Amino acid sequence: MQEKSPKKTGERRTQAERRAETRKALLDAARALIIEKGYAETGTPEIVKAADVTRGALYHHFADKADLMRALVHQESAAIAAEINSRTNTAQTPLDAFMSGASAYFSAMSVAGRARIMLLEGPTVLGLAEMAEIDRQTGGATLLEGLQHAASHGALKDVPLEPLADLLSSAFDRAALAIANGGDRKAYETATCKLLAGLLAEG
Amino acid sequence: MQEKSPKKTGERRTQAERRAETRKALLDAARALIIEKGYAETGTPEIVKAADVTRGALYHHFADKADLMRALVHQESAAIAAEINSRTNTAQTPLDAFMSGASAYFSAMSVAGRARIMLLEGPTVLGLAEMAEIDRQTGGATLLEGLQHAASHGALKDVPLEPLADLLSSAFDRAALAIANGGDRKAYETATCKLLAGLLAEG
DNA sequence: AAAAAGACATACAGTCTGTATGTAAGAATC
DNA sequence: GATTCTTACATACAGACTGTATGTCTTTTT
Repeated sequence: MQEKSPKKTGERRTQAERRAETRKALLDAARALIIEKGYAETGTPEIVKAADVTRGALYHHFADKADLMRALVHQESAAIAAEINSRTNTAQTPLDAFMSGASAYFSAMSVAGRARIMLLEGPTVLGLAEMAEIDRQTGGATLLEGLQHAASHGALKDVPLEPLADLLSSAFDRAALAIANGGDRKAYETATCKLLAGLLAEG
Repeated sequence: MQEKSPKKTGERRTQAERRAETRKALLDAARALIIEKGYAETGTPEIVKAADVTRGALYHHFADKADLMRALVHQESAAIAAEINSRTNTAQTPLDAFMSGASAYFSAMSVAGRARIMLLEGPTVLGLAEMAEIDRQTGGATLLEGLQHAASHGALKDVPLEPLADLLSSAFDRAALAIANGGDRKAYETATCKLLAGLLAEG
């Protein structure tokens, strides 16, 4: 009746299965712990213990601790994009289109510790540049496209769109973070709407 | 011809002097290193070596590494506030007032690695809540006051001002960070202006 | 069935943080 | 103006963590 601490579940698994399972276990454990205590305060010994594997497995699957975080951010970003895209956006006015997108974003960002991962820990560990790149790969520059579309219809004359998209993106992130942290969603949506309405109003 | 590594400068100093000097040496060294490599990548051994003191001194002056960062952020925040306040803001229209404030903020944030300290490393180490608190203590809620003033003159009906100020603050920070990182200042100022103009336009 | 490859587990070296303890230099007290 | 006290450090140490190197066992290939 001896026991080996790590894994003894269903024998006879294919390599792909083993791989996928431990990878998922690591990502799940890391996600929960990082959401709870933050990246820096979560050690790899703690992660592998929660995942019921050893640090060897972790360093077999990921180059280092930051690389695990990278995988986590990718996973989360994809989930967010999927969630937003699933919402059929029957766009009416440009403002409505923006607001429906913003609302979807706020909803997606309200999941568990998603805001912490994507808006706090992620940028810290990976840097703003890489986060932006991941965003570009996964979700896309929907916001910028929206602005370009609006601009092509006359509005936003002589306003540099990339910087504007940057500012709006930051504002959305802030709102999402506030809402996820218990802020008044209605109030932040109203403020967001006001911000956008002002932009899209006159020529 | 023997030498003692740490300090052998001007003997006969008062305690207050010693204290102030080592404190400043530590803050200066930490500032330079954190700006260059980031908080997490800068170890206390490296900091004290650059400051030409020992780790004992560091832990005598600061509770821990984060507390050193806290002091650094306080110092930087005060410097920023001083710089902004020194600019006599002869406010004309509300929009002009906001824009002159924004411009002053962008300028202040363009100093050396200030943006990194205040907008990236600071929030990471101390958290958004404490950063906001420090901001409140040092600079103040100028933005919110501006909005309240504008609201009292008719504009911004039925818009929750705290959330709006939050969003704008985030956008300003993003702009400041972009500018500090070599972004096109004119473009970001134009975008900022457009954002504000839309808000303050109609009732 | 044997060999190769993949997926881990174990052991180790280096570094860092925070604390505990020791010492020397101003400041206070008499 | 000598002693006592306090401040400002320096040194030594314990615990923890990261990344790597090496060993082992299970699939997969041949």
